[in-house]
Amino acid sequence: MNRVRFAPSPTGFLHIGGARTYIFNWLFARSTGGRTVLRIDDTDAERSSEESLRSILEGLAWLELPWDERHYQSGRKRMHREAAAALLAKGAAYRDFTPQDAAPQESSAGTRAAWLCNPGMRELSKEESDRRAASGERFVVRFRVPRERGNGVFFKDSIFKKQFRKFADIEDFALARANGDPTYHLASTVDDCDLGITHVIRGQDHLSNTYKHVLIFEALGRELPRFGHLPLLLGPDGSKLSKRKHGPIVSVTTYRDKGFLPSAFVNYLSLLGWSPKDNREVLSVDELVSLFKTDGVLRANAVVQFDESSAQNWADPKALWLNAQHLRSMPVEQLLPRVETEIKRCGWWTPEYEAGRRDRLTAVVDALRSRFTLTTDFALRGKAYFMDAFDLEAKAAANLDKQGAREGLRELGKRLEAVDDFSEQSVEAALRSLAAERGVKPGLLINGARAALTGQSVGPSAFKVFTLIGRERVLERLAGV
RNA sequence: GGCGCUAUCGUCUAAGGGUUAGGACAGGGCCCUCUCAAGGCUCAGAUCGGGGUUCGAAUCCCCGUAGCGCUACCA
Repeated sequence: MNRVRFAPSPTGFLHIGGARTYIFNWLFARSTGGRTVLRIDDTDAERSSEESLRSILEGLAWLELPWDERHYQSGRKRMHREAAAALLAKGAAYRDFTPQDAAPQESSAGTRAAWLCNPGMRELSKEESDRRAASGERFVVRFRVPRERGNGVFFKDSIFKKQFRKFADIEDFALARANGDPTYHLASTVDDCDLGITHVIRGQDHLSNTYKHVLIFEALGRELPRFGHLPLLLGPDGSKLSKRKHGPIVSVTTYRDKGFLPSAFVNYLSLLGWSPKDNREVLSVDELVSLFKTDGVLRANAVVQFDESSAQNWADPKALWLNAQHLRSMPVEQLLPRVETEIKRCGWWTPEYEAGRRDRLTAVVDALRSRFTLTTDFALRGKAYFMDAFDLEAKAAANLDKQGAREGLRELGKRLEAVDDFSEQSVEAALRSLAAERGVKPGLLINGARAALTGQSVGPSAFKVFTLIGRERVLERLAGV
């Protein structure tokens, strides 16, 4: 059975690039009947924080793509230390006693050659190395890249295909720090082995680290997982997406808080570097699972478009569009609880919604969603449908101020009091006949009614609005015009 | 500096030796219409540059250029 892992380090919030990596892993696992392992790579105690961890877990949970197992790397340190010791004993690694702040070797002719190792350390005899270690001298453990034999490292990447690197281009990287803690390279490979990871799917920034990992796997005598490296996400300026440079737009929780639907967000991210190749764009999670293939993943980086100075395009316009698509096409009963959360947050939730009025709420959501983009729009633009107090917009006020509008609406209210069935049809009939009697355009009353009923000049069909607001409130609002 | 990776409309992408280089978002226009959306139709918009190979190249090869990544006792 396939086992994939997503291994964030809790040194910042969940980044959308990280979310995409998680999504691709999850999609791959689901589509092949495999399992998803969440591994918190918290080996760097200094940079890890509780807050980051919470943000990552929250962001991941919001995606609604559940993981199957969770592990913390910090709890596995003993295993990492043992692996480092084993590699040392085998001679696959050596102690480097060079002080941490030692100046790097300078070039002679102004051209800096690639650093491979610190002078003298690789050649230290076992006896001397042991003696200096026993005497308490500090050291890091470095991998002894086998440059004297063979020519290099080879591996096959499921996305970037055949990869080869000469030993002469791989430096003796550290496996353990002076304090004994494992480095990322060691901890990651040891855990991938121990957790039985079959497929390592991660960002392309790890492509050149993979040679090192292959070396460790081999030195440990373990079988290699399959590797797949994803192209990176870039900001509109073409540089790698980062918190420092691009701000909160790279945080997953921003999208959650601004009213994105998880399914739409997943849909958007899955289309960055991958496509189903049949021109389909709006895809549910289930459809993504059945369509996803790693060998269809692109190798070129993708730009995430956004404009932080624009209220309209604060996120990628395509992401916004996808959200609107999901908003209108998802089953309304799945949308309801999300809207409920929004209006509760505004304090607009009243017991009448719990009691028999849920049908009206459903009707309201259904009528409004085709003109909304985000779930937060229900709170931002739907107040009159939920509350008796609401604002009158300038354009709506202008519609009411038109000659004959107010009197017409008051009269309409009186007539509606008398109709037997309060429906779109009966309201329309009453309004049109009144308009005809008075010799005014129906539009005067129609647009006036929308203004009186919702405070807005835009919205669903005015006749629909009457039934959405409900007879009782319609009569009040018309009378008070 | 060294070592890699990448390059199709503004953006996301399809075509992987033969297509008028397709679709989506964003933009323009039209239709629909009680408003706003939605929806339908439509216009504009791309193969980084230069050399090869080939009857034929966006596609294969080479050289440039640009971007990105790695080059830590970060991950």
